[in-house]
Amino acid sequence: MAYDDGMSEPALAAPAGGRPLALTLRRRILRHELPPGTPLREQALAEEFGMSRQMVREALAELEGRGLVERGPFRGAAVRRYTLGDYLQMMQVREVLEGLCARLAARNAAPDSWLDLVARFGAPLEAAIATGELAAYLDQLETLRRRMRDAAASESLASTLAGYDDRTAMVMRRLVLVTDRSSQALAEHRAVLAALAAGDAEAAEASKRRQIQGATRALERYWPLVQ
Amino acid sequence: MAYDDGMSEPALAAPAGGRPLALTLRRRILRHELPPGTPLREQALAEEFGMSRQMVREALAELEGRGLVERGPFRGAAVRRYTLGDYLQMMQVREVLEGLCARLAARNAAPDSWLDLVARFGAPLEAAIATGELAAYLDQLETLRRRMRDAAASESLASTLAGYDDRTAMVMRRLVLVTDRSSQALAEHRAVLAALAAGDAEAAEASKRRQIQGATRALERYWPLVQ
DNA sequence: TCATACGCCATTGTCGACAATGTCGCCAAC
DNA sequence: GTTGGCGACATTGTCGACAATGGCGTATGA
Repeated sequence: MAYDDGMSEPALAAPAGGRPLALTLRRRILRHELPPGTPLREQALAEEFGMSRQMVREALAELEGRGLVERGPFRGAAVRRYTLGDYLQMMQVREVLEGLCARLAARNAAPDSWLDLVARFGAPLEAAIATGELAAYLDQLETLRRRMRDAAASESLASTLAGYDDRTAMVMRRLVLVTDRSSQALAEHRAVLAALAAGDAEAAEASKRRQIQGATRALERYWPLVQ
Repeated sequence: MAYDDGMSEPALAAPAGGRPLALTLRRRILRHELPPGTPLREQALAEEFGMSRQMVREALAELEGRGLVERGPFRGAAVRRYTLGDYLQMMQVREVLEGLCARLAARNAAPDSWLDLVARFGAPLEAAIATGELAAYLDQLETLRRRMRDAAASESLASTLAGYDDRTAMVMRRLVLVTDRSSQALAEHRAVLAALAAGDAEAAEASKRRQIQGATRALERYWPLVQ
């Protein structure tokens, strides 16, 4: 098979890190094609992707560092499984980090620069959600995230948030696909955008934190579905 | 030489991560024995520590992931050098994270459980600083950090904060050793402990953020000295 | 029938050697 | 004297083979 790839598809976040195999595995994990607990055998991956076991090993080490894979000595690697408690802790951290990101974005970027996103998150996305075009919704969400992090202009913050994205993206994505929370979430994102377009940093932070809190409550409620 | 080690010395933070060589290099970097920019040759390290180049490579990859080392293709590894702007961004993130940590610690731990630290951060440490026993001060600071993170009981938060510790520890340590800010910092830490001992989560978060802000200002002021 | 000890096999950990690449010094030409 | 090309060397990247370990099926006995 060797590489298959399909890297150009939308709605799956920033690459950021190194080895090609790590990126491919990361995408499959986030899409739930490799559910938590799935064993990742070095030899099998090496043959599938036509590379040496050593390279596979490095990719697995990278994914372990990102928290996507767990490895035990002589026990091999597997897609890491988090408990609900783990996710709640992560969301607690994400809340303050995304809040900081929103505050910095509001301070750094001109209020007018958000108007295009305000428009897109208005009627168009509402219609998309109503007709079940969730891919478009996820795509725009990704754009919003990227724009906010670029505007925040903090390499350090962006990198830390990227780590939390990696660990939470799979359940967040399933939360959108499996449950019916999109319209509620859309309203929360609109509030953030309104604050950004108004140039109100404090309101942007507060509304962003409320959005994360909403996502956290949804995760808690629908845990059996997304798990 | 092979390993030298001296691991048992105080005042140098939690190990947390894997390979022994990575821990040793990390310690030397944090102590400024390997200043930023120092090249790290694989063969030389392999011979010095009596291990294979492959193991050295993995250790360097780990340190790269932790942000302590920078590596370019065919250009080798070197101790990573951050700009003042980088550090200011990191401190901005640390501020919200440490604030969250203090708030959680105040909520989870019994107010009385901080009394021993309140006592130690009183007259004893004041005397230690006055007589220049900075090692004792750094040691107690490390204890305080560990206690707060244990009390916060968030694996995720602790792990993220550990990453920021790694990247900022060297300059923070030099800030204590090279400048004369210890007594000011001690006062800030006392305020945090007072809030914790009073069981006031909001005050703990606020005073912890003020402490980080103080450290940030000091870093900015004395940057030429610690760099 | 079930518990337990044992041995095989799949899988991971480690090493040494070879290939690829960047760097630095030297030499020649302008 | 300076600059450009070029070649040797040091350093890193990659691979295949061997060693070490854990899991699992099997056989045996109570």
